[in-house]
Amino acid sequence: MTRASSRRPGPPTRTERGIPEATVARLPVYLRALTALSDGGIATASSEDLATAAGVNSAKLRKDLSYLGSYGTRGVGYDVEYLRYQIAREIGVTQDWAVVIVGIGNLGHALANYSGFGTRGFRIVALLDADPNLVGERIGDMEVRDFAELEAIVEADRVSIGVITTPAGPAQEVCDRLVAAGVTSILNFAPVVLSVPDGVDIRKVDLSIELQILAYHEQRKSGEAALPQVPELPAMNGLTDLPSVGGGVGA
Amino acid sequence: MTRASSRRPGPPTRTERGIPEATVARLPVYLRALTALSDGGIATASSEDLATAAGVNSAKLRKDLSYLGSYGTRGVGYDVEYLRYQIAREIGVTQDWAVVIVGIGNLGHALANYSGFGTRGFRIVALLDADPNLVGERIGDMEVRDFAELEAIVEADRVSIGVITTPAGPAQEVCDRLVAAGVTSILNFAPVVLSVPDGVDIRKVDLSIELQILAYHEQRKSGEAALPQVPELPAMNGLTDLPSVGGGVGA
DNA sequence: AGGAGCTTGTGAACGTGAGAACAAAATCGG
DNA sequence: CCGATTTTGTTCTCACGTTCACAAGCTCCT
Repeated sequence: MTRASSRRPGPPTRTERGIPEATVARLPVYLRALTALSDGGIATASSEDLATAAGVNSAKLRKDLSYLGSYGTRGVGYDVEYLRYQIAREIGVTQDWAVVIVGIGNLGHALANYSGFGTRGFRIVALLDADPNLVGERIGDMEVRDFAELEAIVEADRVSIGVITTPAGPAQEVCDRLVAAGVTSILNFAPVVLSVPDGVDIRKVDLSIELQILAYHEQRKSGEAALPQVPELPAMNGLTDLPSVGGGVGA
Repeated sequence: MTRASSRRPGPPTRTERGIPEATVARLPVYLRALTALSDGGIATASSEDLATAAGVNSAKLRKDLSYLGSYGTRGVGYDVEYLRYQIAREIGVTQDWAVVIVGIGNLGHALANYSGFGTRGFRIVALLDADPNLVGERIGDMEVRDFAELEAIVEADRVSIGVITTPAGPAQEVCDRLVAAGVTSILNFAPVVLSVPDGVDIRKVDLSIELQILAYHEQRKSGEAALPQVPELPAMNGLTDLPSVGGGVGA
């Protein structure tokens, strides 16, 4: 992450185009809320209205928006269409991004069928799988193509975003191929930690991790003070007689 | 969020069972890394090894683990099986959690087929949908049941976790029904902000938001200094003649 | 038995994010 | 034209999260 080239200890130097990551993650939420308001025929909204629609605190919302510029009007609020366009432009969804999906199993299928692909701004240009039995299958108006065609497709369609929906096993190899082909942003649904070179962004969506986080809190609710205090395994103190493996993972 | 009842300004009072949220979110990752090491026949691993496998900094990993207790051995490392059990217990996946999935469209289908449901610890007890055409369909070894049966199922199977895979429209209503039926943790895949009463935990997984975050960074990479500086909409300064709608969203 | 060599657990420094509070700007009514 | 009212943009403070750096503790070798 090489951002903000020259940063002297002076003032934070706003407008250095340094939008905090936490804010970036919320902009899409605001965008969706604005779209909903717009569809509902609302032309103007206050930060309070927007915050409610987006499920956040209004002070936070105002601060987030202030990173983009001064797009509101004091005493009035924000023009919904105008703000929507500004956020869309800032995120980059005013242009179209070409996307490939690799791994057409259950989840890949589901994503391929995902009509509209959420908000506009993204265009699925290819569904890829290495399994010959799948290649050629039609899904919606697309056809599953051979993973071997990846490089040609990425180059031809200027693909910069790849979605990995393979099982854990082949995910890293698929990732490497995507990166080598020129993809610089990856959305990973496979339950593994992928390693990518600098300059490539990666985000992970993991169902079972989300469930486990819920389970943790759920356990707190039901048990609370009635937790079995440290029910350690029978006799694990005898760590003494371990072959000094010294780790077999990292180098 | 009523956690940590009495917190005086003294020392942080560790072992008050207050594990930071950021740490909780990483525990499942460590759990998976440990399982992988265990399957690979590794019996002991250092924080460095684990950190590499989990894709984090080793200092962070050690601090995270320290919230659970002192489960390592200085000069040696961590016993993989032992640590795995301790984390599993802390998260709560040593017991089984009953889960219902509501909305059996593309995504619901995919999740229903998701073999093993990631790590063990979760058991899908019902697939629900309100569409009569879907009710009765078999998916794997389960059958889609009518959403109307929700309350009976939740009570009979002690369901505490609900997964919403409906379209945006009905999601809030489904959510309300789940909560009313007694579900206290919800994983939401629908692209809306759900509101729930206190005491109910909710997590959101949103494909298009993830893509938009990637797009933002992608735009920075390609354009960098060559961004079209504020191409404002034609003439949006004329905000003056707006009907003072005053917001039509929150109350 | 004692010292050398590792690795954990944690205190402290630093950076980022959240929220309260308020000054600045814009509208509206008289 | 002026004051009251509304709502933004921003400043300040506090809490949270990350990283460094090192003492404490364990093992192994001589």
